[in-house]
Amino acid sequence: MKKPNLTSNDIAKHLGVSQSMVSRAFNPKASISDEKRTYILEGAAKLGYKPNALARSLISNRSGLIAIALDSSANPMYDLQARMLASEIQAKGGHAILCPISNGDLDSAIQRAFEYQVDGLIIATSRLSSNVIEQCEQYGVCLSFINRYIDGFRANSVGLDNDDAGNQAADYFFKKGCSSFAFVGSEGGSMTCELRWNAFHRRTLELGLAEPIRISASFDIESGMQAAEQLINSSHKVDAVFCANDIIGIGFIEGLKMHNQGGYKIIGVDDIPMASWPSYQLSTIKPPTDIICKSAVEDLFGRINGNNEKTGNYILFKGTLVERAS
Amino acid sequence: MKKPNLTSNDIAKHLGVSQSMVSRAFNPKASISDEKRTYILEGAAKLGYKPNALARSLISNRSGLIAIALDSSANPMYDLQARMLASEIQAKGGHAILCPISNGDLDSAIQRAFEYQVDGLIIATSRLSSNVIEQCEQYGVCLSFINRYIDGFRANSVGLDNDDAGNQAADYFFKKGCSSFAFVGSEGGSMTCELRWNAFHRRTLELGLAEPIRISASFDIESGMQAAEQLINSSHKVDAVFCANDIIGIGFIEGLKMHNQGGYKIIGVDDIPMASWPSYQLSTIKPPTDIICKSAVEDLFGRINGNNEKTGNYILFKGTLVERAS
DNA sequence: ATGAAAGCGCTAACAC
DNA sequence: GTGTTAGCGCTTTCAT
Repeated sequence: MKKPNLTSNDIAKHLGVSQSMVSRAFNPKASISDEKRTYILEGAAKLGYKPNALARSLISNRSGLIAIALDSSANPMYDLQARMLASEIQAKGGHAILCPISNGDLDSAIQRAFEYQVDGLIIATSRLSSNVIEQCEQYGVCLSFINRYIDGFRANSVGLDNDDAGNQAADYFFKKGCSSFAFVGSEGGSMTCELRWNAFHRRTLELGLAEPIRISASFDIESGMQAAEQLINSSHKVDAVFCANDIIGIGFIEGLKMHNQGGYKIIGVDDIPMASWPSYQLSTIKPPTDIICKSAVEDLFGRINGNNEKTGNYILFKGTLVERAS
Repeated sequence: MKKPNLTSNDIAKHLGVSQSMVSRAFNPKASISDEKRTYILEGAAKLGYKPNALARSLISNRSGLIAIALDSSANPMYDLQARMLASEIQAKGGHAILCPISNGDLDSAIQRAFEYQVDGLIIATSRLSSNVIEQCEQYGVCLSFINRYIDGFRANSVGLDNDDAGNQAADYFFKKGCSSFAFVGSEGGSMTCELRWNAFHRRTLELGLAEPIRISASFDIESGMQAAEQLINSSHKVDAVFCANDIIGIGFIEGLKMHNQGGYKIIGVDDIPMASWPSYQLSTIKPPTDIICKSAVEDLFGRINGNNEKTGNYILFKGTLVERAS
């Protein structure tokens, strides 16, 4: 069971200093002589002392805890993001509390995270009631969105520049000599998807090409396959397909294979590991996920520490087109 | 910035009761009249009060925080596990702290998690220094392994029954009329892999078949592909291949495709979503991940709450063979 | 069943 | 630079 913790008081007694000195030794910006600091730090290490972050948080009103709300989706992209966010949070001296949104109680987990005095909440899911978001305001919990966009809240949004992604896709197809474009993605619902479509659509027209067609698909393999089937069976003579993400793109390729079709230029978004697998060789727009996560955490901690107060920002990063066989 | 928190004291004053009564109202097994409890609970909710879990943890010496150490591997299996573990922990009233093991400082993140008084640590990676594990003993942090096996520590290990998996693979191949088996997996290092090989090997001999050959491969697509190439170029007339996991299995299939080869029965382990993708149709041994995670968390909380003290156990669950085209 | 009081381990404001 | 003191918000005796 739980062993009795060694406290700063114990250390102080053992080393013949006051308890505050022990506290100061562990606080880099406290005024204490170097001599004493090393003496205490070494002594504490020898005795196996570790400061109690809970007690520190209680008094300092800063827990260093950040909750990450994420979908239980099968898209590896989200997990990668969550892991990267957690790493960045740790690098900043905090810790990430993982809040997967399970079907049942949508946000009770996050409600309880608030009881742990989380300093911030990063939302990487769309399935979150605005109730939670309102509580962020109420409790003063800083809020960030990753690749999500919800207006009207004191939050910033960090993610891929979807506008640019749509443009890049159209430009790439055009450069490759394609002239009849299609877009596959969810209809309504996803703001991300809508932005990609809008830019892709606009740029296609700017290039003097015909109106691109839009095929509806949710974010899974099967939907991508169905989209391919649908396109094959239609009368459209499309030669380039922009898929809202790699999962759909891979599904689309699977659909083509199944019907022994080909001849389309295909681009996805995300550059999940599977996109590079030999069977797919899916060209894709790769978001700078490391930069996005780092930037999101930086922004969040900036607000937590009161360095920047600004909210309502979209901090966007351009993706890079990874050209593969598709 | 951080708003001043509403405390139980504030609530007490507002409602004209003592602070202890507010505390009791929130503690299901405290002695308080139903009348008062509902009165306080409703009043608190109206005022927007939430108890401070940090303060509770400080006094009760139980944080409800569980750290999950996981690799930053590209295997979707690990992320799924992490998410499921987090959900189970939440279901038990706790919270999961995500500790991805980044390349640099192997366990400094976990060291710091100890400062947050985590009640337990679930290890889902092999890249963890035993230093951390020793600290678990020292600090009285309960320890669990998921699909990992390290002896000599006060910990339990929950996961797939690798023995049974090896047997199932050999039996399945035999049933399908195959007679010359190969195994692809990492050499040394992974205990998991070793157990699967051992059982597969033993059962193959028990079936009266020839010694299975063993091809070395690390846990990534490329290694799987190389293994296929190696087998193709060798003189072995293998007709069935047991891959240590799905990633290797998919790589193996990719390798075969690349050389226009076929005719092997192939089985993987994990049943990651990609195994069912049309291009692979990889038969696989599917671990009951939900049960494994639930059981791991249950066992861990059992020890944390002092209900069961037993350690050194292997809690194993049999996988089910998912038969696909491969 | 209820209230008063002690104290969990720490930080920070205050003296010196 | 260092020691003393007062809490952070809660749970838990201990009275009543």
